[in-house]
Amino acid sequence: MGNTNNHTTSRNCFTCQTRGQTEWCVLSDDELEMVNQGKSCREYLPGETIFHEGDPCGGVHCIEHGLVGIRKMNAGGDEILLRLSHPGDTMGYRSFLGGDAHNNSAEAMEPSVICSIDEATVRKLLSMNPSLGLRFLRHAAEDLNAAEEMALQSATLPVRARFAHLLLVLKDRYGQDGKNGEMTLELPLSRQDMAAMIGIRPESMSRTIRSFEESNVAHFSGRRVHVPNLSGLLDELEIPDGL
Amino acid sequence: MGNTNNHTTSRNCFTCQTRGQTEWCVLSDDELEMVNQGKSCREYLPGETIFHEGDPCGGVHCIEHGLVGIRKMNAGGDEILLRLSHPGDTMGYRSFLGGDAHNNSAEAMEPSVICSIDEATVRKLLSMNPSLGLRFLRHAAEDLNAAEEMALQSATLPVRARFAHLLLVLKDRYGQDGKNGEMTLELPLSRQDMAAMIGIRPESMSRTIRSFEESNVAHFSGRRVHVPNLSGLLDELEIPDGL
DNA sequence: CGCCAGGTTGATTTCGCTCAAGCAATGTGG
DNA sequence: CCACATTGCTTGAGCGAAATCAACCTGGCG
Repeated sequence: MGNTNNHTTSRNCFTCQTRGQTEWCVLSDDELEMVNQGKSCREYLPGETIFHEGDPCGGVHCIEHGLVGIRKMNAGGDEILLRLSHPGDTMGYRSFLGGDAHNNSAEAMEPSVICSIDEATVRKLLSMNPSLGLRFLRHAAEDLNAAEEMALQSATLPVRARFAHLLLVLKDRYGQDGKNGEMTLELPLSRQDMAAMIGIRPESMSRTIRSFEESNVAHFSGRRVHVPNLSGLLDELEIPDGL
Repeated sequence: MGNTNNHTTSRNCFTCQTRGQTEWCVLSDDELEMVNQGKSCREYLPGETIFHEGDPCGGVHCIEHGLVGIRKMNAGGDEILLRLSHPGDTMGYRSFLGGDAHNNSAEAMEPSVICSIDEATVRKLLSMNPSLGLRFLRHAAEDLNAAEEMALQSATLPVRARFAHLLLVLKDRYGQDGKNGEMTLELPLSRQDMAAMIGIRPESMSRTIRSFEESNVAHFSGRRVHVPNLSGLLDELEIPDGL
């Protein structure tokens, strides 16, 4: 693989698997070549940090392969997992554009390859091709929607419902539908990370899982989840007061 | 004032008080004239709705004067107040860009004047002047920061701390500093709306206020708040476990 | 082998919600 | 001008969901 000590690796934007799905797909070949030249790529092992909250932000990071968790912690050391980022996603564009330090941190959840594009290159591209900015804008808008939806949920829904919702979101990417509303899911996350995603403690996660088992909503074995009937999971979303 | 039945009013972008602070300040005079022609303005009384969650989004709305609350509710009818929007702020640009229906609703909290700019005009301006898109992008980035900060807080901080934080945020715009760390604040919000901002019930808001009174952190009389010593309020932010 | 992180479980506490009542200010109709 | 509703806010009593504290179990790994 030709890795050096710090796991540097070389990649080609033109043959990148994610090429069609990223913000960068609005670039011309010439422009993409600038990215290709200006970037540097690295492999990360699970648990390795790509950037930390508070780090100066010297460019943006694009996921070529793997899975990344975006975390944020408060003064007391409590941490939540804001979202997952997948291949093709660009990270850090927000602090980059505002000229701020990173306001959250990114950690590899699986072995990942991340390409970093330096500040000068991105600035040049943004001014050359206005569509790029609009793509970032759309991305920000989607994240904002998700964040606001999340705020609403954690303020109004009980833990069971929030967890059911999380499973349904993970289903879209990691689930396998079966017959008669059955569904199987291979979780990309540890239980503590799932807890951090819905803002609860690991102990509460355990208890919620057990409670799902007992009411036959879902069955857990390691990171494998089996849902006997999707409608059972959907019912969990709408508990609050029968009205 | 020449109002018609539906409170239509006329305004001039060139003499608008907020001209220097809005996203639109990157426009040339010619471009601003397009906004000026394409907009329509209306007065709203407190409690009136500017747009509803789910409404089709036919353009963007700019606040000329007043105060607007951005609300979002879930299926169960529970509502939170996501943020306040002030003169110069543009609302609805997000759903507009995504081509979606509005994903939250906007309600006047004070008598307000709102100018609406139609879809065609905004699209034309965006393609004419790429800086406009970047301004919106920055705006979205700020909102996203705030939303993520909020998510972290409501997951990790107790109600007292969240309320203290809210008061400190409101202080920036509505507060008057006094001697020796004293501070006076004229709240722009009812108690139920403050409750909705930090995701709690009105009863809990009442109790939290009383608890602040009892521990001499702040004194409330109607919408007037007196904080004898700012450091007391700041201490509230860092409660969770003495470590 | 011992260590350790991740996970589970139990006992207990606590914070905020629910339900219910009461109060003050404001408005409305006879 | 008074009787009555309405709305925003406060207060109390009781409950319940999730946090905390603590123990223990498991599998992986040096």
